[in-house]
Amino acid sequence: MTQLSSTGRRGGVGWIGRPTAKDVASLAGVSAQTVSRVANGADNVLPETRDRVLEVMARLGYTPNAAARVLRAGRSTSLGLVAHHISRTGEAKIIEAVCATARERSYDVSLTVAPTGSSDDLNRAMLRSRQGVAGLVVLGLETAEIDQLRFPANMPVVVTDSRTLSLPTVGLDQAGGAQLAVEHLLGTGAHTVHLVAGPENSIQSQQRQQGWRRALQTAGRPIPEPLHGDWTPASGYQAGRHLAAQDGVRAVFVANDEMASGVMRAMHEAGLRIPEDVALVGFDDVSAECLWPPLTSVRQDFRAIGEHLVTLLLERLDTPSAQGAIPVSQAIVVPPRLIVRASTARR
Amino acid sequence: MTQLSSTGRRGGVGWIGRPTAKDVASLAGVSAQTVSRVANGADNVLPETRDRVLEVMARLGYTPNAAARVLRAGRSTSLGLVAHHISRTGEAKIIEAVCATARERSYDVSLTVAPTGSSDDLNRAMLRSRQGVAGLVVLGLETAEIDQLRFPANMPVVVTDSRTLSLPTVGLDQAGGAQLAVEHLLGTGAHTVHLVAGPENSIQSQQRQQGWRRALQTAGRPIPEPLHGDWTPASGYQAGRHLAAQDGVRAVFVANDEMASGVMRAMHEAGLRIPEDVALVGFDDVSAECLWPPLTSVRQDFRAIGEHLVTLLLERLDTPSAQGAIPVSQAIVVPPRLIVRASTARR
DNA sequence: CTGAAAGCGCTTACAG
DNA sequence: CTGAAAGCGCTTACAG
Repeated sequence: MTQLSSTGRRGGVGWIGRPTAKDVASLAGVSAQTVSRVANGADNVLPETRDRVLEVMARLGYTPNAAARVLRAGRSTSLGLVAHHISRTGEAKIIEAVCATARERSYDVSLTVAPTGSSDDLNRAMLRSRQGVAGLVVLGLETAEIDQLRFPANMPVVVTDSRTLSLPTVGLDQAGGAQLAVEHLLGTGAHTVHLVAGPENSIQSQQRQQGWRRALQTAGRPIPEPLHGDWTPASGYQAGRHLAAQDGVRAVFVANDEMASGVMRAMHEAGLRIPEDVALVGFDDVSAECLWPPLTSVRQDFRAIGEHLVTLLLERLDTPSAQGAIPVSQAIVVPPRLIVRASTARR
Repeated sequence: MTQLSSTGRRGGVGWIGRPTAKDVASLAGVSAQTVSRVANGADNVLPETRDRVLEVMARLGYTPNAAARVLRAGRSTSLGLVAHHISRTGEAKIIEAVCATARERSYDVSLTVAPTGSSDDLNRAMLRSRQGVAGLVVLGLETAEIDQLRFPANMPVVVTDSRTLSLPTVGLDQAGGAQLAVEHLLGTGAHTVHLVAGPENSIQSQQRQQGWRRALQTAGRPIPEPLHGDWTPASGYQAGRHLAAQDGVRAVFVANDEMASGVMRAMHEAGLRIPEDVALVGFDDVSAECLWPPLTSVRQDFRAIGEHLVTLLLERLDTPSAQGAIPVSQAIVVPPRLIVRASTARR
């Protein structure tokens, strides 16, 4: 085996067992310099030199030390991603798209979870995630109090929250999606549309509720008192039992698919037929196809949201003038799309 | 404002705009040394010195440069996480648990996605993820050809695949879970149990199929020809139409909940009642509660799997003798649990 | 096309 | 309790 670089006296415990550029250099009979050139695919290296270096690299299993590279280059090739509730499928899909897009652009993704979604939690997550990354993608601001949030300075940040006016934003037109849902339900012949909303402190829920209200107002229809769940199937079930016990409920817009599944269960148990007795529309279109009957739902293009987030962030990174603490207002709105299924057949 | 450290002539573009320990030091009238001590919570600093340094840190918004820290310390505080298909809820839940546990142990998580799950793709992902991390958690080996995989040397790796005998492993007892499901279905009075399995090349599906077969053999029942889907609701729907058209299908074990939702839809459309005509059990217990009727399913404790993965990895990291290329066989098996719901009422 | 020098920001011994 | 020196592994000018 080979003699690797000796460990210095003072600094440096050394990355025990990992070969360095120096090791490769001495074995290939070149300078560390040239090793660096080969590792980075520079074109000013003689082909035979390159081959010799590559051969030694392969033999030693050399990969450049990322920390040293980042330190020297003065900029990171990692993006920080702060998320709240990954296993909610929508967020998982955004994360997938963020990772895929980052990868295409040669960036890594460092994921930090803010379990509760509170402002404190998010601030902590941003502080951690901030370490060693070039910029930050922040999901999961849904229920955070926006004026309590401390976004890191000297670092580009993009978010999925349209309230954060001083930061670049990517998000679905929530209100527009809700309007599509309500108009479609009115089109099936219902006189009005009941609402099962999300938590009162959720900005997404508020925006969907706004869209619902506006659509009913525009059509001149009565506006029922909305019910509130917490996004879970169980809370949808509660709301559904409530609605099933009322007279004259012919159409319900449920603010996400998971609650809609609970509403459907309550309707089934009450012996109400979907869509003959009650028509239903959900939101997100993540599990709507799996339900019985298949649920009409407002589709979010999570992939597009994830792609736009990374694109927007890298744009800011590549524009030195746009860096620093200068607030930039930039918003990309992704259009919603109604996917019609059996839960809303025309009567 | 403050004069920050000047940019050197040769090396060093500098982390423009970011204050360094030196900046803090000169403003607080101490050495960079002492700043480092305060940043790391060392106890050999005079309280008043500490306070002065902390005050300047806060004023400047100082955070230590992670790359420099990692380079100097000779070890990383990041864990690499390689995943395949995040938005499948089970994997998302493991990722959440991995992040939470890593965080408790003061590690970051660097996430790399291998979109197709092929060996090539996973090898690429591991090579990328390997950069700058202390160890690797690899999910998503489900369909990879195990002998094509090139695990990084000189770095601890843990996986969720029981075939990889030379690496520490955490996983559910898949076959045991399937046996629970089959025994329960036979207990409802069915003479045999049909199977809707996953893809033929999926190791998880193979193990669940083994458990199903073994349980039927043990009970001395006939073993029907299994059907194969691709884990999606649509493929479950196809299989379900097939089964609905057959005579004598009284009980079906479906290898995941998503396919089970498709099977249920096919049964509903064929006018078959669940559980009166056909009893159903799914696997994973991720969306089973949302279905109609609520689906009996084999629950995986994803949280425990994620926790064990990180614990096992950090154990290896903290045991110098266990590092390096020495193969260690270590396996943690998480027990399955059957969650009984309305889709399998006793007849 | 190739190399010697300098330095990114931090922390580890060592000295006081 | 505090500081000056050294060096982690790499890459950026510069010189040849």
